[in-house]
Amino acid sequence: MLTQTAVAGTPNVDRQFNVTRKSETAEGVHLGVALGFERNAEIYAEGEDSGYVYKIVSGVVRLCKLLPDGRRQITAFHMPGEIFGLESDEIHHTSAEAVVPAKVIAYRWEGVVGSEMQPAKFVRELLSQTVRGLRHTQDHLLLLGRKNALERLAAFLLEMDPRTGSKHVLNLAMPRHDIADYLGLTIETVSRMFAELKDMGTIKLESSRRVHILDMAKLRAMSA
Amino acid sequence: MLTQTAVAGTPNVDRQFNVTRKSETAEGVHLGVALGFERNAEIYAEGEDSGYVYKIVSGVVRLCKLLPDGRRQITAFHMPGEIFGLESDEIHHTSAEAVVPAKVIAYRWEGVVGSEMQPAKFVRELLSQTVRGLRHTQDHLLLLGRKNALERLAAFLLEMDPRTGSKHVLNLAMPRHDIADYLGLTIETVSRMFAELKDMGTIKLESSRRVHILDMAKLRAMSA
DNA sequence: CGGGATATTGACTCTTATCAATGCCCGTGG
DNA sequence: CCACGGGCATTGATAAGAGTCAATATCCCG
Repeated sequence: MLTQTAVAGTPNVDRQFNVTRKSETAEGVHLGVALGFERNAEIYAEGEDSGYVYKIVSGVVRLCKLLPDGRRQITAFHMPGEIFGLESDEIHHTSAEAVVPAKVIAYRWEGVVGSEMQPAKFVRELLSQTVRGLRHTQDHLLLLGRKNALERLAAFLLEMDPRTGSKHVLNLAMPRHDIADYLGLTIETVSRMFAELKDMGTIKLESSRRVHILDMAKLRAMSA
Repeated sequence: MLTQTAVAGTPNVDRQFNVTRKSETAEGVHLGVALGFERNAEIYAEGEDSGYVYKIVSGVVRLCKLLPDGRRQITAFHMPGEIFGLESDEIHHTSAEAVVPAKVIAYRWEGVVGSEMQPAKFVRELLSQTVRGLRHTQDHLLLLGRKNALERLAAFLLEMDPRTGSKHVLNLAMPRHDIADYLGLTIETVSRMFAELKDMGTIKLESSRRVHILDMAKLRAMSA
């Protein structure tokens, strides 16, 4: 039985605003705990013991890596349906934070990798999502290693387009600072590139968070 | 029966110098084909149909992504024992090339992700290596997004140290051009950073491919 | 010994970072 | 309802780091 008062070992109970027991199975593997996190709340920290994988129900989550001097790289933004938090060892190598209020389900993991006791279906979903994540990260390596600032922002908007808002109207969940740390730029450069895309007639800025894509083809050509 | 003359569907037979049937099982899953590739030979191309995963027996393999104008990003160097080539769909999203003459075993894949018919052990090894690959790629994102040239080269040497040559004497398999495309720099900058590390007394260059690490602690501090 | 590929070094340019000032949006309280 | 304040975003001026172009230098292989 898992309750608010018996959550020893449950991830970050102190940081979340709501806990609800979700489901339990005999195997104890698909035991999922629904968790809610406020904007900017930490779901787990880099270096912390892992032990759960998380599936997003609603909201947006960012995965971050930090250098000792505070420089930050966001490795991914995750949206509803996506899984994050699986590690190759017992430690988280990124931190995870809610960009906007987020609901996630935490699944006890019990050494999926290496154990024979996992339901094949669960392992396959993990593999599928991990391979997808690897592909995304490789694409992002190309962006960070070889694209200029304008190409990076264009690519970012194209990536967000199908994932947010309605057709060609983006409702960005994250502030400029997060975009900058995702694209390996400064907020000033991100701002200037937004202005440049606007001047070229490629986008319209309804507000800093609401972006209309006016010329999809041009944006695509521009993303290199 | 799989032979030289009946290899339709076998990966890149034309590009390799040696094919040997390796093993066959009733399931047809662990049917591995040993392949050999010359230096710079392409194992598969970006956009090509996938269908095999590859395990390295000997040599070094690079995974590359290209932009239309030829800019290149190397996403990983793979060493013996490592698996590469698994994709989330039916298409390769990187190309794979031998950095030095390489022997690999190609395993028919038959939709590991999504199929119920895979041996659990094989799926778990794939998951394990994929999670490891994802972690490495995330670390590399931090390098490309937030580290300066000197930090990148220091980190590269530290990454290669345990994987090549004997204790603190690196035998780099790849030319400067590959290092540059891995670190998101130009060959000139890579060269200058080698010179800088040398001037600081952190390394000694026996030749451009043979690097002695003289001060491990300094190198670590420098990699940020 | 010669020659092509690879690597280094130098001079200069250009993109992006940095530093600083201003503007904007929104919530709060007078 | 409007003024104030704080966080976030934009814009400008300048600087720094890496890129580009070009000239050697070195290594490896025949």
